[in-house]
Amino acid sequence: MRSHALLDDLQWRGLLHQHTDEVAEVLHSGPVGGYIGFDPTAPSLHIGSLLVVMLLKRLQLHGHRPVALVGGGTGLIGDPSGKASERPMSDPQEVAANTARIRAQLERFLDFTGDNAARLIDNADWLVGLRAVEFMRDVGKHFTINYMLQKDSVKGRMDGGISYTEFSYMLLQAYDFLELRRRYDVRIQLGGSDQWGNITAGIELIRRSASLDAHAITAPLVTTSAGTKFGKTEAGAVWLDATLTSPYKFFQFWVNVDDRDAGRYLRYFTLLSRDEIERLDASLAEHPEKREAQHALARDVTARVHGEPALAAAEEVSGLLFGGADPKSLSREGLLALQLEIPVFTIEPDADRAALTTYDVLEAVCVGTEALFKSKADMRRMLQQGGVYLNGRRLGPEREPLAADDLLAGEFILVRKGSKSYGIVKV
RNA sequence: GGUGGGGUGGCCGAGUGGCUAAUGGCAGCAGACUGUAAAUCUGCCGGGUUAACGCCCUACGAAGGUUCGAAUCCUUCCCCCACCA
Repeated sequence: MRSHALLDDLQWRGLLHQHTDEVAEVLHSGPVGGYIGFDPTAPSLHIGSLLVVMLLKRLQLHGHRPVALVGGGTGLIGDPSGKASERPMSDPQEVAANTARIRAQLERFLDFTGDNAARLIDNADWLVGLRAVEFMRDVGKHFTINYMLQKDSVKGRMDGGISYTEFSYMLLQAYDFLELRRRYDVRIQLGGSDQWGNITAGIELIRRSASLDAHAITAPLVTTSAGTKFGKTEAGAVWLDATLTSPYKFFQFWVNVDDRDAGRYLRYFTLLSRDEIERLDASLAEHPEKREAQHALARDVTARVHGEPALAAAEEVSGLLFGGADPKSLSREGLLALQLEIPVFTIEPDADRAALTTYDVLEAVCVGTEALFKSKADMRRMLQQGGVYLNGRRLGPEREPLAADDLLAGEFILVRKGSKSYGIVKV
C-alpha cells in the first residue's frame, strides 16, 4: 500500500483510526472529493464535531475538495450509532433551523474559493422527495438484513430495542454517499470511528448499484485522560456558537486541558506544525506549570472558531481574572472588556441602592441561562462552603450590607464562584 | 396473542407499609493542597425559606384507591425486556 502526505499527517497526529486499503491511491490520483456529514440535532456544532471539521480542513490543505454535508434529511431520522436507546424524533422545523445555523458555522472553517473550493450540501435536497417504493427497490435491495444486523450500531441495540426508523438510518447515509459520488464525484467519506459501519454501507451501495469505487477514513474518538467525556463542562457541552458558549469560556476550556491531553489535542485540533508541537511537548515536560501547550492550544483553536478580536478579548479577560489582579484595581476599560466575555447580571432597578446587601447581589446571579448558581439553595450551600467571592473577598453565609467601595467604577460588582466561574453584577 | 420479569433522583443501582428526600457507586460542585493542572483528603449534591436549628412543598412510569401513614399493598392504564405461539 502506498502512502500519501495527508495520511502521513493524520497518522502522526493520531487521527487515523481506520481507512480503506486503496485510499492512498485515490488521493494520489489527483484532487478528490471527500465528505463528512453533520447532524442538525442541536442548534450548533460542539467541539466534538470540531475534530472532524479539522479533518475536512486538512483534506483541503492537502489539495483535495472538502464537502460538508448537513443532514437536513437524516436529522429527521436520527443516527443510532453510539446511542444506547431510541431517541425522540426531532421536530422538522427545528431541524431546518439547526441546519441553517450549522451551515453558517461550517462556512467559517473551509475555503470556498479556488480550484479545490469547499462545498456545503444539504441531504434534504434528495432525501425529502424520496419515494418509499423507489427507495426499497433501488437501495434496500442491495442490503441483506444479515449484513445490517452485523453493524455495531444495530448490534448494540438488540437488547434495548431499535425502531425500524433508526435501523434504516444506515441506508439513508449510504444513499447520501451514493448521491454525492454520482453528483459531485465525492470518493471518500471521513468521520469519527463510530461512523465506520455507516460509511462502509455506503461503499457497498456505490459498488453494487453504480459499480464505482468509494473509500473511507475515520478518526478515533477523542478521550480524556481523566476518563470523563470529552467536551463537557459543568455547563454542559462546549459549543462553537458564541451565544451558547462564550469565546471566553471556550478559551478557558482549552486552557484548562489536562497536561496529559494537551499534546494530543494540539495534534488533533490545531494546524500548528510538527516542529512547533514537538517544541510545546518539550516545554510541557520541563515546565508544566507554565502551561505553554495549553495556551497555544487555546489560542489556535479560539482564533479559528471565534476570530482574532474575540481571542484577544478572551485573553485579556483571562489575564485580568487569573493574573492575580485585585478586582478593585481594574480599570474602567478592563471592566467593560470583562462585560463582553463573562455573564452580566442586573439588580432590580427599583431596588434601594443604599440598602443593598450581599444577598441582593447573589440573587441577581441566580437568574438566566448563565446563572452562577442553579438555585438559591445551591447559592446558600456555596456560601456555607466558602466558595463565593465578591470582588475577590470571600463571603460568609451571613447577609451583609454593601459598602460604597464595593461598587467597582461606581456600578459593578465582580462575583466569583469557586476558582473559575465569574459574573458581573451591574447595579 | 400467552407467560414471566421490570420501569426509583443526571446515569447505574439498593430499598417490599412508618427510623426514606430515599443505602451505595459514577458524574458534578465547593474547600484544603497546587500550576486557573493531575492525584489525594474533607464537605455538599430535589426545591423554597432561615445567619443557623428548623419549617414547608414536590418526588420513586401515569391515574385512582386502601391506610393514621405508601416508592413499598390493591385497581386500571402506558412503556420496556425475555421466553413461548
